[in-house]
Amino acid sequence: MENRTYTADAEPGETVTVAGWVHEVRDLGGIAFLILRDTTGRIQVKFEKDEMDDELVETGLGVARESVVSVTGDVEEEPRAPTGVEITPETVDVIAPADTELPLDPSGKVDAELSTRLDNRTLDLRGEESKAIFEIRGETLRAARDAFREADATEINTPKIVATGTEGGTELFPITYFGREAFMNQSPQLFKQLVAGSGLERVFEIGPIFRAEEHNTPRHLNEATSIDFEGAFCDASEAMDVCEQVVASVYESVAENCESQLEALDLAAEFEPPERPFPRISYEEAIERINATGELDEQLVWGDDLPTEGEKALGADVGGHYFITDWPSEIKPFYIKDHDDDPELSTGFDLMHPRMELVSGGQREHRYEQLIEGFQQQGLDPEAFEYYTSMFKYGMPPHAGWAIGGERLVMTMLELSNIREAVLFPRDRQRLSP
RNA sequence: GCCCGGGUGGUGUAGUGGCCCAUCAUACGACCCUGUCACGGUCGUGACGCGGGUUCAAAUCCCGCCUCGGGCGCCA
Repeated sequence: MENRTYTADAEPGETVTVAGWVHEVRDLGGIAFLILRDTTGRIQVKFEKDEMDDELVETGLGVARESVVSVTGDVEEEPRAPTGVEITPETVDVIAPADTELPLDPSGKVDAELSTRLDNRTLDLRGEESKAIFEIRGETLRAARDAFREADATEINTPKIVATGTEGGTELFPITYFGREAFMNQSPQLFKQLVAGSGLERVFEIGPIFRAEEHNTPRHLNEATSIDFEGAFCDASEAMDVCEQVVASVYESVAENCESQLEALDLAAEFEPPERPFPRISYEEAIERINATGELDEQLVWGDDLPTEGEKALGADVGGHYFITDWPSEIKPFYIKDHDDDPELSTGFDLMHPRMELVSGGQREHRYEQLIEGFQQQGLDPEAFEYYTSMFKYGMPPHAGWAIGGERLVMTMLELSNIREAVLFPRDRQRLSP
């Protein structure tokens, strides 16, 4: 739109055209105000009924909330206006009228349930808080990309339509690919390994993953955004270094560049980047500390996976981000390498936020024979993964990597109660549209 | 996948067998109001998810269905 001025840029003394949504009309009798909102903020448009053209007043005050209008007029300094300036209109054009009964209230005076908000996401995103979440999400991805670049990693894109899954076919969405069975990829895991073993060495990918698990919780999605890293000649410890750096710089960038958004979410006062270095707690120490909290009815023994309740107890005990390292080999996937001096212990690690798991990673099994053995032990046919395993015959360096759940990162950072808040159009057990 | 809890005007809610031709807020409509900033005031419109059952009487109890949310498992 030509000659449009953002409301935030309207300076006293200028004649401007602003365009946006009607946030509210306040009619006080002889004087009335229309609050116009655009992506930069709001500005007040003043109507003095005795002194202005009747038709102009009628148009300006007759327009329904959330209609799109453009207003041309003089910007004046006015201490009584909310932003210190207001516009005296010469013309008001209704560009797109809105129905009077809205399915939710973007001004936030009346709450709406998440389900109602998601059904009407466009309107929902006109609200300050929802908008702020996605601006911060955007900053999160930007900051992560910068951090990866600092770590010498190249951004890659791998296929989302695949012939086989990462660990078998049970939790994959099946699709038909020109008459052949195919699946939506649950993880870029195998592909990024193949690329790490190429001349690119260090790679990252930010993209969708698809999981057909029928869970129904505030922290699971069936389509999520995975932030993946894989580095050749990296061990688990070096991979954790990169992970910590990425997570920390996301927080730092958000703190630095998203002040107003944090304000909108009422987080500005307490928001701070996590304490570093992130403690690295061995699995063995983790179960001991969980048992010591006394939160669990039954004591954990070596080899148990950590139940949700245990993760929370440990999270409360640690009080910040932390890694859990050196998991028992048997509860980590076969492609995670075991310690050379102890086959019972894997190099797998998780990065935990006090509320939930954020990352899982580890050093990979890069030795061909051991990899094939791993497939067989897992009950998988190595033949089906030949495209993957064969590359391990041609000089596959040791390598390690990890994946962050992008939505979980945003969710925990912003203290969102439901992961769906962090996705524009979430896909969950029941939601397929919008 | 197993388990639990909800569905009341456009939106968010109150309501545990008769006090409910259903509460409150907001939105919407009409009128009043010249500095609001969640503007205020008066009046008004508008709802018990669907189907069946129990009962003299059902928003309320029972059954089925639909739908939403949560816990666990599993995961990111």
